[in-house]
Amino acid sequence: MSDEKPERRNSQGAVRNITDLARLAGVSPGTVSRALAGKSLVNTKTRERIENLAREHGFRPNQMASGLRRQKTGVIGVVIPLGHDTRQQISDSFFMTLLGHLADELTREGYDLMLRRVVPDEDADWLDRFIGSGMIDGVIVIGQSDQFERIEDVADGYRPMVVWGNHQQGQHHCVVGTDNRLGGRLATERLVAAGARRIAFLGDTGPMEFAARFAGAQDIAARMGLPPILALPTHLSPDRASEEIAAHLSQHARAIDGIFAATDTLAALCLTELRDQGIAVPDDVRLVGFDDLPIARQTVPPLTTVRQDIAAGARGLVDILLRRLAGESTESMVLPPELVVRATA
Amino acid sequence: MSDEKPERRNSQGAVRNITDLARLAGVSPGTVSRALAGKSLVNTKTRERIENLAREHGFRPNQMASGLRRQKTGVIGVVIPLGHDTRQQISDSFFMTLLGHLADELTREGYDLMLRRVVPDEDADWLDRFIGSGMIDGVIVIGQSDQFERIEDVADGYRPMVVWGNHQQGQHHCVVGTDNRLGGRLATERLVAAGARRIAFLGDTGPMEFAARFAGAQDIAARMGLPPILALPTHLSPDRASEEIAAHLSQHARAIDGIFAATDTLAALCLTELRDQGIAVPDDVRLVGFDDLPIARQTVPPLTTVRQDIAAGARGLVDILLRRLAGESTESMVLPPELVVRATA
DNA sequence: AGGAATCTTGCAAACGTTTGCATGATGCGC
DNA sequence: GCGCATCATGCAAACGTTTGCAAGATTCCT
Repeated sequence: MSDEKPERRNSQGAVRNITDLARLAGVSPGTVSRALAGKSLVNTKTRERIENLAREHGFRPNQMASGLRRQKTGVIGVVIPLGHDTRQQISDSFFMTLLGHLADELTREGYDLMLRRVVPDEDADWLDRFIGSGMIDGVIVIGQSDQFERIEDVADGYRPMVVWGNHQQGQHHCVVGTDNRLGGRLATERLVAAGARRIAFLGDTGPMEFAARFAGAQDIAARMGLPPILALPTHLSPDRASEEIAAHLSQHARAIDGIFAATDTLAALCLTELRDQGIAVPDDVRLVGFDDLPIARQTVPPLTTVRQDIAAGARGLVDILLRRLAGESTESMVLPPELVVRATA
Repeated sequence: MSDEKPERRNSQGAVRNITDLARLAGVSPGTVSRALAGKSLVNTKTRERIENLAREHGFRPNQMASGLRRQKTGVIGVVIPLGHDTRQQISDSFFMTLLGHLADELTREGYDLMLRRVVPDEDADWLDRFIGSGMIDGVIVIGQSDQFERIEDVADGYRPMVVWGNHQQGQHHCVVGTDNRLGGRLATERLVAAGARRIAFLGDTGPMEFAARFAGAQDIAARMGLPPILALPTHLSPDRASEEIAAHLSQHARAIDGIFAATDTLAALCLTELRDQGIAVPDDVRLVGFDDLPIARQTVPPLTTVRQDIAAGARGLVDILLRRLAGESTESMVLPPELVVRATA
């Protein structure tokens, strides 16, 4: 009888709230609240009695009520706007890894993470709605997608927001992200150093991050007096991308000798297509990716790429968000990309 | 003046709650609540007036308060216990893809998703704590890890819980997952059909799912009268796994002619190591993976593997959870694995 | 026109915490 | 043993919604 599981014990005499517990302990609800919150103003013996009772009955204060009263929830919202490419973005390795690190960092700081995917085209109100829900103390937006304007609109009126993405001169919202343009330059310089002269950019140039990478490539082409970079747009979902890449290659393969892929994922797909079409890498065509995902190490030949420091990014996002939550004003943070030379260029 | 952004307008005369809005509309808070909730008992004109006012001031009812009063939050908790292998599991492609689909399904059903990673070794109380927080209406546990007992303990006292994992005869908690043992059999049968006789299992056999895959392999070995399956344990994090695989291979490579990897990720790493050590696949050694992640299509040669239907799994998890939330009692759901033959076996 | 049925709205009590203020109890110095 | 500081606790009012109940307003039927 006495060694029953605590959860079972209170099947009828359940202790549902702080008041029940207070009655059991013979004190007032206020005291229980203070005891459980670890406030110093409560007598040590009383505190212990209450704590034991709470443990014994498996009682935990209701976070909703607490949140309501204290006007803070202990939850940070993480939202992934799925812009152009409705589908699939979330399973993109890069975002997922970032999400994992965010979860770690937030947990470490004592926050919970509320995840929301939104399709802005179907729900123009996505950001306000999330913020206004009263469920979250702050929000991290993963990827500006094509929602730069909307985010910018909100930024002035709502401080605890940080965005992963590309930094642009004079923008109002606080952003953490890699210097994509510099990354694009590094990638392209490498292609050139490896002997490429007629270079293509593989990927959609719509999203800001990609646009910046593309611009970086153009910088180098211009500086070196090379022919202009050829843009080969693709979608991000693997199945469609594969076809599109195949089409691009059969049309342009003989006209180019270097490819800068917007993403390692695309680069890996491209590598497969190149092999299928009998094009030698890096001899016929040089290839550089972006992100340095785990897959970059495992392609054959291993992929030369531009590394983004995802862990540092996550740390930066959380760190800045907490500082803003504390009322500080903060600068955007741009992380340096790093060229990782392997075997494709 | 009149076309200012709604969010700006109320810098001083802000409407923070339903009562403010009620005052503006000249009605009682109750009516506003009903109007915004879309209840039928409010006059159409009044409702429109209130809705316009709300839109105009960018007002949204506080979800915390609503949740507190209605005793439901509209949030489903998703928890990933990091068992044996503290690190990295979350960036595992499989879990992440599952998470993405879960986010989709839950959104479609009008629920939000609260994500929590826990390390059970450091926090024995992880599940009760999440459930007792009062922040979530139900919980989905992704992966039993080594926490089978703890989950089982909770299952009887807390109905709205569904677990992704392996089904075991007579267990109390409701689970959705692939028939791992059958999957193991399919994989091993294929290895045998491709000419393997001395087969190894690559991966930790601790976690239940993996143990079941291993058991499936043993089933076939026994049935066919082959030598017993050799277990080659590894960790899951790519860096450590690589070393361990290399070590295993240099020790055992000549004694085996078939490898069943617990995961495509491991299989891909293994493929790289095999190549490095000059072992031909599938001629010297046949290899089969598990999951059918995108990477399986991109290895060289493409990976033969056992497919898990992740989307169906996510749908099943959410569907069952909602049914339990509605008070139905539900059966576990085991999904059939499917052998996908490519080029490594 | 009178009465019943139907709509619409307001009132006020919850939901479970937290916390400023006040009060009672205890200990201290003299 | 008295006054004063310190400590520990209780009281009750918030936080912002929802909702059963009741009452007022309108419509409809005969």
